[in-house]
Amino acid sequence: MTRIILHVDMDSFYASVEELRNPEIKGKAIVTCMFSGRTKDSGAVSAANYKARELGIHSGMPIMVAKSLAKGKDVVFLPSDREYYSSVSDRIMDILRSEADSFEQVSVDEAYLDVSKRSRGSWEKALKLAESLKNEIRRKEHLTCSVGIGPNKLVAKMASKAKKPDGLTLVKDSEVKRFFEKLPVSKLFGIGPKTVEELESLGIKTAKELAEHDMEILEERFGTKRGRMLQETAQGRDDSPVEEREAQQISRMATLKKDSNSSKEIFGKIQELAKDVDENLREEGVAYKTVSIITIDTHLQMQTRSHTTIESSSLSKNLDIAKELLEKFLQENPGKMLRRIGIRVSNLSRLGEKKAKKQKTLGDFPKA
DNA sequence: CGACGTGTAAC
DNA sequence: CCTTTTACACGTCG
Repeated sequence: MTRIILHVDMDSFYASVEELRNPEIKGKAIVTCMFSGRTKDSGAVSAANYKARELGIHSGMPIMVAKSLAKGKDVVFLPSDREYYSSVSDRIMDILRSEADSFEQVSVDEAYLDVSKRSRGSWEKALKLAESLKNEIRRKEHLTCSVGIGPNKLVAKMASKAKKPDGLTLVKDSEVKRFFEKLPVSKLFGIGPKTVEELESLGIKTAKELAEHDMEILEERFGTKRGRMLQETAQGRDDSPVEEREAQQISRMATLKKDSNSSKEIFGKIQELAKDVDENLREEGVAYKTVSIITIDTHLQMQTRSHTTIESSSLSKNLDIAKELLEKFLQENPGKMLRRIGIRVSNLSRLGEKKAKKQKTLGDFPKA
């Protein structure tokens, strides 16, 4: 039963949507930014179109750095309008969902489609379907995307990255091995800088080396689960299903106008954030059991504090807990100045549904 | 086992 | 100079 999975990735989505919205900037280098509001240009780049990337501007980069790279060039800097991008995204996702046996949106600009059934196991049919989806999105939304096709989500994802923008790449199961072997481990999905360094210290540089490495050693170094994951990733193996998943947590963060350790100031911001979280909670129709605060200090060190109680959907309770956590944190960290603050609810459950929990048996309790 | 805090990664 | 949001694994503690 070999599956056929598509991964669809919109090309520099934020920047492309902005370009469509304002014909004046068509054809220019475009950079969308998350302005933090502390100084005029503090914040980070959320997206850059290909024209801007040619100048070395990339997402995640401080806006100041991007602006210095853009000096003397015609580059348009715009604030990110995530609500608007999200509304465009919804229309695109509807198109994709309608052509899939099962569907999974992974972010505002990415989705997986399982098309095994409607392609009847034919790579040729899947390719035709992908082309028609690309055409429909181009016709209806005037946007391009890159699509990868493979026997699982991992391969589809790697394939969509192989050619962009406006790419279409098919890697059938018989081609997976060759496609993965040549890649450096840093290009593999789920392997970031830290893991690359760890692997390097084991003498592993390519996916082929990782795929063939002794499992014992990987498990010893990375833990059982992660060790296995790493090797499977290097082999292009993945049996995770394409399915919409329930949210596990809802959080909001913000940068303070000024570094602060004043409970009053910080809690003011928490109140704004909690209100937003609460709206989201209601939209989703879920309740929470755990409330966390997330702090980021002047040295960009992150810490969390959390508390679990009985299921609740109350905003005021959320705030009461958050306040407690904040006071406790400030007492435990006298003098620590915070740069950013966040709130998170987790341990979510659908309102009006009982969670099917695994029953504990007597044997699970420690003997007296 | 559940709760809590941290680290890694991706978008 | 340094955003935002989510997921998951792991170690520790009770």
